[in-house]
Amino acid sequence: MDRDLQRQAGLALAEHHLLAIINEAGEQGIRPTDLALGSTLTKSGLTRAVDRLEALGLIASRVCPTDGRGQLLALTAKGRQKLRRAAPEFFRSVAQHFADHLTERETETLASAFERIAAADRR
Amino acid sequence: MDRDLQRQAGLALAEHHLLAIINEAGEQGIRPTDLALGSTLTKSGLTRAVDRLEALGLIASRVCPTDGRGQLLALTAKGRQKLRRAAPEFFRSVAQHFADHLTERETETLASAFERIAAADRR
DNA sequence: CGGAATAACTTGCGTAGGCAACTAGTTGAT
DNA sequence: ATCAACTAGTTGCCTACGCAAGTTATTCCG
Repeated sequence: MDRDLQRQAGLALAEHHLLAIINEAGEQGIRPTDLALGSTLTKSGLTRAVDRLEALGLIASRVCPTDGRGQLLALTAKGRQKLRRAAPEFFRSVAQHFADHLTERETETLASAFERIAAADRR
Repeated sequence: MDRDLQRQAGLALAEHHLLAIINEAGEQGIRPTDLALGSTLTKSGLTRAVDRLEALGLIASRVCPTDGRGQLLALTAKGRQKLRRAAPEFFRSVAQHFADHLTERETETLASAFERIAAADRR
C-alpha cells in the first residue's frame, strides 16, 4: 500500500494516515499528543513527521491558545486537496490488498477485535 | 512486543521472527529468498539482518551445494538456545498484547483471514 | 506565591531497512 | 557451445524513527 500510494499519489502511507487523522479534527486542529494516540509513532517520530508535512505545506501549526507548550495542527487547503486526490488510490489499494480477500463478517470481526486491542494498548 | 522481547530476551522482535522461521527449516537450512517470503523484509533488508544474526553467532550460513549464488542458513546451537530462552517472554507478550483480548473464535477468524491475505500477497 | 513535579514537545545520536544499481552464478534458446 | 535473459544476493545512499536527554510551559502543593 505504501508503494501504491507513493507512486499514484506522491504520499507515503504513514503521511496519508496522519493527514486523515488531522482531517478528522477539522478546523480547530489537533494536538500532536492526541495525534500520536491514533498513529504508531512516538512523540519524537511525530515531531519529525509534522515537520515534513509542514514543509510540504500540507498542514499548518499554531501555538495552542490554552497551553503554551503545545501546538494545534490543521490541514491547509493544499493538504485537503492532497488527501482528497489520494482517496481513490487509497481505497483501491485497501480493497486489493485486504478487503477483497475478506467476507463482510470477517471484516466486522477484525474491526471490533482491533478496536479492543488498540484500546487496551492505549492504557 | 519489540520492547518486551528486547528487554527480557535481548532480541528484537524482527530478529526473533527470523530465528523462528530458520528454526522451522531445521538442520538442512533455508535460502534467504525463502526466508524473505516469511518476513516483511526485502532482499536487501534480509542481507543485513542475516549479517547481524551471523555476527551474533546465532545462525551459520554455507554455500548452497546446488546453486553457487545462494546460501543455506541454519541456527547454531547458540541460536537455538537464544530462541528457546526467549520463548516464555515471547508467548507472554503475545498473550498480553493480543491473545488475551480475543475470543477463541476471533483468533481463528484472524488466523484464516491473515493466511488468505498473505497468500494473495505472495503472488 | 514559590518551587518541585509533571507534561508537551525537540534534538542528538544511532540503527533498521528500502530502492536502485551492481556482481556473480544459472538457465534456456539457438 | 555460446550468449542473452534471468535469478540470488550485495552494496551505496538516503530516510524514517526510536531512545534518552534537554528545553520550556504548566500544574499542584504547602
